[in-house]
Amino acid sequence: MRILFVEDDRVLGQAVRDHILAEGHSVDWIKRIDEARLALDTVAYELILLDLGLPDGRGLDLLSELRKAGNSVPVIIATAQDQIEMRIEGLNSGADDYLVKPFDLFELSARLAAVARRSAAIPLPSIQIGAIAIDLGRKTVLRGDNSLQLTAREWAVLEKLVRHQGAIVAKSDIEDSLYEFGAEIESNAVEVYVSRLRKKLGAEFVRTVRGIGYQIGEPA
Amino acid sequence: MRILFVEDDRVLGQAVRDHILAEGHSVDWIKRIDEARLALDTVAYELILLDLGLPDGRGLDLLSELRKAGNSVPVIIATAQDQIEMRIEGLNSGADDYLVKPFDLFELSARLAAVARRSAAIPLPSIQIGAIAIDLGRKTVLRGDNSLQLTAREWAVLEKLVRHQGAIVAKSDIEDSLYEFGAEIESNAVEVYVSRLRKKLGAEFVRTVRGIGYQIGEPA
DNA sequence: GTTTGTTGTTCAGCTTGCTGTCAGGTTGGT
DNA sequence: ACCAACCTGACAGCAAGCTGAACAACAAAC
Repeated sequence: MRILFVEDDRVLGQAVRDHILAEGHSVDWIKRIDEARLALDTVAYELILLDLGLPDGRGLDLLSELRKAGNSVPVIIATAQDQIEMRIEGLNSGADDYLVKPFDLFELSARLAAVARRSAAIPLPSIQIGAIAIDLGRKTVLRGDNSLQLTAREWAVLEKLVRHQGAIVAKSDIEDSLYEFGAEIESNAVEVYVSRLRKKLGAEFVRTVRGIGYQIGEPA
Repeated sequence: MRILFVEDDRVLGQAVRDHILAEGHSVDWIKRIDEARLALDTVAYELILLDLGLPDGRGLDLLSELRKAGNSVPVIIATAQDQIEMRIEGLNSGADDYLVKPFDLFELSARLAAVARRSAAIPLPSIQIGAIAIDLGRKTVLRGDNSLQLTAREWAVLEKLVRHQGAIVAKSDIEDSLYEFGAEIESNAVEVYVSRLRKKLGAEFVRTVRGIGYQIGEPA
């Protein structure tokens, strides 16, 4: 698991970093909020461990920004014993979990494992189905070795399907992600985009489930 | 949210129950493990709040059983201040979260909200009956390892039965969920779909209750 | 302003396979 | 044994979905 660890205390930070490394995860230890922002723009982390008592800005702001931007990466926050309100505020801001300092390192391990277990069900940013490789983060699609050029709408449909990989997605759900709320549309637009996707990705890539919707990446 | 609350202390239990009720959730407050087991067999809870210091059996065993049975309902465990190992063991047994007693009621609220948010994003109404695994959210059915492909009507019938798992569902009720209100139908359509389901899921999957209706997932 | 190219939307005719119905057989209760 | 309830294979019809093509909307280049 690739983890972003934001903590200004050098002693505690060192200990936690070593422990997480020993667990077999990869850690980027960042000491300031603005650097964390930079790292988040660059790397797709699978988990963020965030100290709320940072010197150069409230860690909660970073969390809020993330969530507002639609980033759903799991976040565990760390607070001091007496900062109950901050903890509650953190959970309300979209944190997945918290630790009370000083915390036991094995408790940290258990928490990491719990989050990992939870997010194992969440689709990865990069997915391979047959000869097609899709990178949700970079918005690229490869068919074998050559990259495919998708239009905005085609990508929107594909992304919706990939995000629910294996599930049968109702046509109306796809429609909702194409058009902003309320923009009812009376046409077979979804069918047309599916048709175009099939032309580019291969006919067998998308399966039609009559009367319900579409499905991709199901185990044969 | 429908919550199962397992706690033997009457004073604490009363306070927590009232608080959760005030938040607009529905609570079943159970004081013993075996009663909790019974409740879990009967009702599909959306969250379980589990005290680990119960008199008649270790709460952790109940949690382990649940997870072993493939039940992924979110579980929050409550432990006393000094029971760190139990907390860790709980998380490793599949708990989603924990509270340290004595806990702030508003912290509990925040936790409930966090779990609700999480499970809203990842709807996992998945049910296992014999060799058949049904995922209501994804509209997929597995028989052992291979996925089954159901048609829209077949799925509608199955979903109706699963939603009332264990109960006997009247034929007319199934008919109602197949056809929009008023669309009177003069045929044995439901029987036909049950027959088709049995062919795909296995004959013993749906039990006929003569003169009344159908039933699935009943104890052998 | 015009041209050129790209993307989004609608439509119509075609294809596909689900659906409802029926008939004849089977089962279970009394 | 009787009757009603239920099961299931077969099949025609039709609604759902597919796709080529035309057109509209928009942007970029000249």
